[in-house]
Amino acid sequence: MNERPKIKDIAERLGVSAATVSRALSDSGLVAEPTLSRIRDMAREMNYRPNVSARNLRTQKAMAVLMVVRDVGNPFYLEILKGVEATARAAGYSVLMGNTENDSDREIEYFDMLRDGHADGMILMTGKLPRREGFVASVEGGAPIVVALEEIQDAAFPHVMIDNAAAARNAVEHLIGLGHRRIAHVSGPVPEIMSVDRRDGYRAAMQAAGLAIPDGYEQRGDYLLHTGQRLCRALFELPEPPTAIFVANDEMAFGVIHELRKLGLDVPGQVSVVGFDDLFLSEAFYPPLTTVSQPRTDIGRAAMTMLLDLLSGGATPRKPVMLPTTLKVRGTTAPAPK
Amino acid sequence: MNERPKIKDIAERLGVSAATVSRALSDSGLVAEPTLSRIRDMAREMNYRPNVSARNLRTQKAMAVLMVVRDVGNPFYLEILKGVEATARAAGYSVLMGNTENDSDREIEYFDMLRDGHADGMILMTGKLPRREGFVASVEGGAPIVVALEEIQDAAFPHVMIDNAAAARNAVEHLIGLGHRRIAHVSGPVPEIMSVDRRDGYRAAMQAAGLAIPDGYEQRGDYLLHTGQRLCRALFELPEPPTAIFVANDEMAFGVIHELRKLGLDVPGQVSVVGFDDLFLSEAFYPPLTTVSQPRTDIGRAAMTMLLDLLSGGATPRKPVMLPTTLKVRGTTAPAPK
DNA sequence: TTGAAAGCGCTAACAG
DNA sequence: CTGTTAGCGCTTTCAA
Repeated sequence: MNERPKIKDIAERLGVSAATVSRALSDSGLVAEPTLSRIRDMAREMNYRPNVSARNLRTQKAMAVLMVVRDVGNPFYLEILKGVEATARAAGYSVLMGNTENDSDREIEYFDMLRDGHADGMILMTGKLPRREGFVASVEGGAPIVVALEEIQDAAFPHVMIDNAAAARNAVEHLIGLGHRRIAHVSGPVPEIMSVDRRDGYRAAMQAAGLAIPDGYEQRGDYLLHTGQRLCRALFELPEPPTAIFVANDEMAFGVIHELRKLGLDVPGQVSVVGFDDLFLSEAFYPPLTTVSQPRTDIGRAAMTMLLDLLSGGATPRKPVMLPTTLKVRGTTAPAPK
Repeated sequence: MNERPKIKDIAERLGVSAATVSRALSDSGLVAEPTLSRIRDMAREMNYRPNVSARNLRTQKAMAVLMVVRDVGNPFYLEILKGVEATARAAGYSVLMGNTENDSDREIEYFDMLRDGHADGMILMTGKLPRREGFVASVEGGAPIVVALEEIQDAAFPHVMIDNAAAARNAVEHLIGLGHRRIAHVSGPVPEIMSVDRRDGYRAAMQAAGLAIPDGYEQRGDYLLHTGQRLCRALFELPEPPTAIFVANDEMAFGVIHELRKLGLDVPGQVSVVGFDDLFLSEAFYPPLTTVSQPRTDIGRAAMTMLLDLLSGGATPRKPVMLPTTLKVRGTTAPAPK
């Protein structure tokens, strides 16, 4: 472990040149058979590992990509990571995880990692570019960046996402179909695009059904559990509380349901709830959560595939790639009470 | 973005040597004032970032550590990561995440990343060393590795962990204190040490209270949700089913409770359940889960602190560092039914 | 306090 | 097919 052998050590022991060893070890097909095997055997025997810094410096590549999210703590991203990772590994890339927590300094930091050679490309899932003068312009020229999940307006990056508005609308229509008329919405942090899209889907469904959205029926959240609790309370302090709530993500939906229970309201008997994300726990939750399911692994796979394309000089798709969602109808939605 | 300036570019523009620029940029205190500021300003203006490969090659360090876990998908690790990351960042290190999925090849792969210079040290949370001849021996000589959460026997690495046996025993004693006598256990993947420890805690509590453990009362699981469901069913096909279940982790406990509900059994009216981990959802779960809470962030912080110690040539603590746990009594435990 | 020069370990021309 | 040579961008002696 301590004596990391170098290419030169192998070369000397075998009486060949360092270049030959390098070639033998990289499957270049340029080394003849007696030597080839001897080198490989010796490398194995000496437990040789190429020094990545040296290699990266020489080749000007890191064979790594960066996946940047708002909050690693959100289990939602993990399935995406799996898709990204599987695809990356298959192409010889490793994946670094970046966590911004919405902190602008950290966002910049990860962009810097691209410039300093830590990674060759980036999958951005934060929904925004760091705020720094001339940043967008400086980056846009063709930096190997793919935006996933969220959308960055006015930026010419390839996007892979779902149709948030359509999925939200579909979820609300399900509620309407059950006879609900007083339907409230707990949103994400509007005006971020993803949150806006989901809210717009809610509005579109309501409007199409000729339903009014009373004051206070749209509560602005932040995707966190306890915020769901708080906003639920606010909703039930209204003069005319809703009989159904469309919540912008599952985590807040859990909070909403938790609070409903505290208020002595039965789900779905008195209040129906629909979430968004379909976390791995959503089905085991009680009652099992009705929610919008996203093809997470596919999103990861698609994003990484696009990034590999960019890295090998491929062209940028002009239009966002849209992946399909499914509404999983489970136990938190029921016909509206009379 | 495209023209990554190098130290030489700055040097030329300013008419100084590359060495001086390097020194100025590294706070070495070896550059005099007029030059110092000029260099720094110019670096900022040119948006300069040092190339990490070159620097790492030269300094023989990566300023990165590797945190290797069984399953990134488990939200449990994320809080630990936060502790690790905060401590690492403060010391100028970045954290890479490794995910083994119990795959021996991947385990080896991450050890290799240490040898090839990807990272300077490693926090291992997989509970085992890769199986390869002479591996333990080759690694032990003082590789900068800290083992957290789990324990690796016969390996002289620093350990930071909780007292699983004591925590488990405490949890079961809570059940016994509520009057339960027929207490079953859904374990982790015995014979892995952590699982064994928790099981032994269960056994110790039972024995100390003079309670028998009937055949079939110990079900071997794997920490996964659906396994909790399956094993719960098995438990209730026994001639004398339990009135309480101590489950080795929260995720399986969710599965157990989900299944109990399907079987028409009331929690905690007819059956009490205790979990282990205290996931962020455990409190919002219904009923709120009684469980053992681990100081996750502290574990991460402690592990990283130890690793930094090792990396700066510090000594290895001889004894495992044990962090305290708390039993959170919530809504899934109640007095035993008559 | 600054500059010149060497070299970290590797790969890629270019010759042979 | 193999060896020689140069150089990736940086830090660090050693001299001045």
